[in-house]
Amino acid sequence: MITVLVVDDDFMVARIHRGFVERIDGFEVVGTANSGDQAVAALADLRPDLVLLDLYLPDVFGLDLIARLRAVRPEVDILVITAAREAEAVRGAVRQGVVNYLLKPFGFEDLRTRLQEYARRRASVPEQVTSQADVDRVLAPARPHVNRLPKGLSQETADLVAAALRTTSDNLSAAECAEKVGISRVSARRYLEYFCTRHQAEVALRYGTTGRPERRYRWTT
Amino acid sequence: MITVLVVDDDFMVARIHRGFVERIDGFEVVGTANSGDQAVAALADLRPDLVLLDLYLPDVFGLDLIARLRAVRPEVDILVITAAREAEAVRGAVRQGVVNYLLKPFGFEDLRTRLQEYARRRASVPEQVTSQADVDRVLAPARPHVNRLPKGLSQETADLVAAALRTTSDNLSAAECAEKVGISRVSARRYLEYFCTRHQAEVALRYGTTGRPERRYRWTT
DNA sequence: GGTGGTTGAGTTCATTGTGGTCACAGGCAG
DNA sequence: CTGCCTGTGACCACAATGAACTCAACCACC
Repeated sequence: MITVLVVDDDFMVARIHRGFVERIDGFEVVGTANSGDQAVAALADLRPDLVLLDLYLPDVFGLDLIARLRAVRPEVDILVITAAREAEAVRGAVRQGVVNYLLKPFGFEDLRTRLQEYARRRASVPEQVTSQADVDRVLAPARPHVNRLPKGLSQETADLVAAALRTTSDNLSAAECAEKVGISRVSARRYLEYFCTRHQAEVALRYGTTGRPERRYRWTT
Repeated sequence: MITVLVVDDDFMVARIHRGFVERIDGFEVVGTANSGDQAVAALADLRPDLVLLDLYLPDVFGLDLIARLRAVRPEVDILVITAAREAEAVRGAVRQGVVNYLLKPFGFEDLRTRLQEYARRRASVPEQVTSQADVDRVLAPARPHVNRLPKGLSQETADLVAAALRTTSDNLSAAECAEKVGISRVSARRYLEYFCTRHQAEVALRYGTTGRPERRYRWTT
């Protein structure tokens, strides 16, 4: 369970955000704050994993608050939720390593996809990185527009391929997956590789056979 | 022109990094530092845009230095260059918004692609964001596939061989590595020799056995 | 000490079955 | 009809393999 602190100067908005977060599996709101000082105090007291931070607070600008929050609890993650559209605000937030920057106003689905993406990324950090590729996986942010598939891919086919992978405890080759779903090998491979870039699936090569090694896909988690 | 400060406790390594950066168009090294205190002073004095930061410094751990650097100059960007492979180091660096995390040892091309990607991202921030899509572009830029391997080698197998070599404190022969990874001796040797050309691995001949001398590989550093 | 045989690893290469690409077909919307 | 998307068959490229070959050190015998 990922614990969350909601920070927003507007009491009603904080309540709405709290309601949103509590509807998402795996997240739990442990408190709310309406000012920078309250946020620092709540952080020390409640020790949340994640802070939903509005930038416009009565006593301090949100970006300047981040350093204070980190001083109290270095391992906290920050997700900025604000109406601030200045480039300097976005750059400053990114520079301080916020996990996301969500513009107000937004809908429940916007927040949900971003929190779920954060949860997945958080869980997928290996205990020990061995190669630069591992590091890049942690650095590389997953594509935004979680629902939005790249050109050439359809949601319906993606669901079918995902379902086929999930229902297989063993792993699948592109050809096997194609036969199981009922599509061509080319299409199956395209979707499987897409899932790999999203880290929803992982691939391992099977050696030993003569000929080129076989890519075998497995659904993660 | 992007101004750079190079920070590494090893004087020679700092010099090598300086040479690398100066060979890249659009970048200019304005100074080097060999400790945390020197880095803070140089940052205040030289006001660079970017710091190449080693994490292992004599007076302070690099991640703890970042906050001090930001206190002096909030708009500075950090690119971590280190041999630190602990997950906590990578996560801590990402949490503080480093622009990249490059594992030692690395080649000139590795640094060049990453710096150029940084320069491109830096230049492409719009003055004013209007939609969430603009924000997402800043947060999640498309990460180009770097580290192009020569023909006949695959990234997945290269990772496996590198991992096998690194997890062996002792050194390995081609045959031993092949068995450990699960590939043929011929393939193992091909990857091992590739790592040697990249200076990511080094080879020593072992005599004394009957037959032709054996090439034993060891991961550098 | 020279010399040829033995040994085991380095090296080359044709083979192989999958990976990846390309241009096109069918469908849907404007 | 035109343009755009999505899936497909066909074709070539490609990575790994094992067998055959070469090579460098060792060893025994003369």
